[in-house]
Amino acid sequence: MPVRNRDIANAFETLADLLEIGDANPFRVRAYRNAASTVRDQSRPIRDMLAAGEDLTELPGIGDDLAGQIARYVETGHLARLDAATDELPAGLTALLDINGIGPRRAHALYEGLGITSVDELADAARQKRVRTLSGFGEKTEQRILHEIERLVRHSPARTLLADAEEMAESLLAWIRRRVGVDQATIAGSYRRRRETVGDLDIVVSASDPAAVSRAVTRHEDVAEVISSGETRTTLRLRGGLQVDIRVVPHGAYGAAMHYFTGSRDHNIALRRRAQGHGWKLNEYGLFDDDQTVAGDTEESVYAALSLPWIPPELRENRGEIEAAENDDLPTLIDAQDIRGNLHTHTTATDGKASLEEMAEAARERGWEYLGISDHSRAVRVANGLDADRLTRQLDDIDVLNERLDDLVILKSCEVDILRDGSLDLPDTILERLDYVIGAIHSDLALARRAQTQRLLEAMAHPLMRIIAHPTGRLIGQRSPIALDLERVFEAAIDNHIALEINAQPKRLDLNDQDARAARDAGVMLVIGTDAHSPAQLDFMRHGVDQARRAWLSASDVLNTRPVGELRKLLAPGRSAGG
DNA sequence: GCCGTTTTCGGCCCGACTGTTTTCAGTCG
Ligand SMILES: Nc1nc2c(ncn2[C@H]2C[C@H](O)[C@@H](COP(=O)(O)OP(=O)(O)OP(=O)(O)O)O2)c(=O)[nH]1
Ligand SMILES: [Mg+2]
Ligand SMILES: [Mg+2]
Ligand SMILES: [Zn+2]
Repeated sequence: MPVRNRDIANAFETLADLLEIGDANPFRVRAYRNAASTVRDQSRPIRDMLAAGEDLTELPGIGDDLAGQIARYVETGHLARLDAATDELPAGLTALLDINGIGPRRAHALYEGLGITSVDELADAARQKRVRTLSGFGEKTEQRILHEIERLVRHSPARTLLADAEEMAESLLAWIRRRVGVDQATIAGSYRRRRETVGDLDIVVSASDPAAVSRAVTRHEDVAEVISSGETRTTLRLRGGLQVDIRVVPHGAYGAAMHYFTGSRDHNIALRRRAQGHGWKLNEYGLFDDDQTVAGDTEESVYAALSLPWIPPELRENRGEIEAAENDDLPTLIDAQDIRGNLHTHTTATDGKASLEEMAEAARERGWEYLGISDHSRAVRVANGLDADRLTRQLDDIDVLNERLDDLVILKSCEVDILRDGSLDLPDTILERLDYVIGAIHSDLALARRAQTQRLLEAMAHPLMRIIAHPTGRLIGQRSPIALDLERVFEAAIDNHIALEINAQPKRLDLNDQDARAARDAGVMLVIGTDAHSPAQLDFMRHGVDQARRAWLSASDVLNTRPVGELRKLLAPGRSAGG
């Protein structure tokens, strides 16, 4: 099995956990975690970089030692340091860290004192009241451990899709804003950064009496459990399991608190180090020169004092945004207002829930200039995919509809299946009648990388191909991406004038943020497609825009920001290099 | 283990909440 980036990252994470349980130097532990994060953030496979003879020490947080460890891991399939660590400590110990309230020191104590190496053994020991015999552990801690283990086995620590968290988040925010004494309130954390999933909700609040508000928020009707509640922070668990952190600060600290609570953690650390460089200190209360406040009422003030422009939350992942800001090199990010239409739409002709006319009306309501209709092709039988005859009839329907419409153009397309051999599911005679062809892979998802890449490249060589929908096929939390050599896919996209989709379905978001960023950097045109199966799903567009922003994209990087005339030119046949 | 317009050695972000503690360690954000 070839070593993937996520294998390397996971191995470093596990190693860091074991080292920490073994009481290693915390900064060394941190170094392994930083390296894991760097590797995970790469769109390109590390093994491709090594094969190309590239120097891994160019990557942040990777020095000579770790570069060597990675190279040997990729070569042998074993991370020697991890093997050594599991000789010292049972690997199962790291599972204890999933229990809220158990960190490396307690895991170590449980192992040394009671020989515990698994969650089950810990539950037994707690039920037998043996945990409280250890120094540092009392009755309450023992009870909490049992409670948290129960919770852990009930719902494993899965993350929530951003779109699924929105309703709860916004209603909770509105409720908090109505509390007496609340001045401002915002949802911060990964939610504000628009990550595709959120681990919890983080809400920052300003108030003249923070302690009173911190207590008051525990009285929301959906609170299942108050995990902790102090003078300035309260942590809740809602019915349904979602956790909420609420941080309340005085007015003057709102900007600094919002910055802190928006994160990411690594962005915070990077900015705090920058503050140190000025001889200052940055925390959630402000930016300080000894006891003098330098900034803090707004985020802008904090960045400005550090000689930086305000950085959009979507970029705050410590992926080069501070350096870009410093060089005045931040992109002007695409905005929902930039979108002029949707090019990936389904109707009742296949598995959509609304007719062609209804989808067109919904597009008009959204103020769009164009709507591209792209039902499935015949190979997708469960979706009642179109054959040439049925597609022909749909094209006639579109002609009739276009006659009637004066403020919206319906474009003719089809989401044509890319078959196992890379050929297309419908004959050229019908594809030639479309404004553009979308290609998508829906079957044989398990092909090996070489074959899968070859298949996609073959389809991309078709002169009519213009968009590849959901290129990796991943479903968040459910299905891994197909194995692809994205670098070659990007090259083919450029050579053949093909746009790669950021599919805006909340569980797809495919390409993801980092791959879309790499595509753009390579010179590829992106397109944000809702893949709407109903009028309401046209509003998924904003989820696609969120990820486009996380990918550092500007409007000019995205096909469906173009006016219809320009769009038609870009989609015109004969633009393929070969044809 | 990494890294350098303060450093190639000596730093590495900074603070809240809880429980067990008799002055603070551990965990988490
Ligand atoms: N300075 C600093 N800030 C932190 C640290 N941990 C968390 N934060 C800040 C930045 C985070 O975005 C914010 C909320 O913490 P969370 O644990 O909820 O993380 P976040 O929301 O980013 O991701 P999530 O989706 O919840 O896993 O608190 C830390 O160790 N240091
Ligand atoms: Mg969070
Ligand atoms: Mg949180
Ligand atoms: Zn589709």
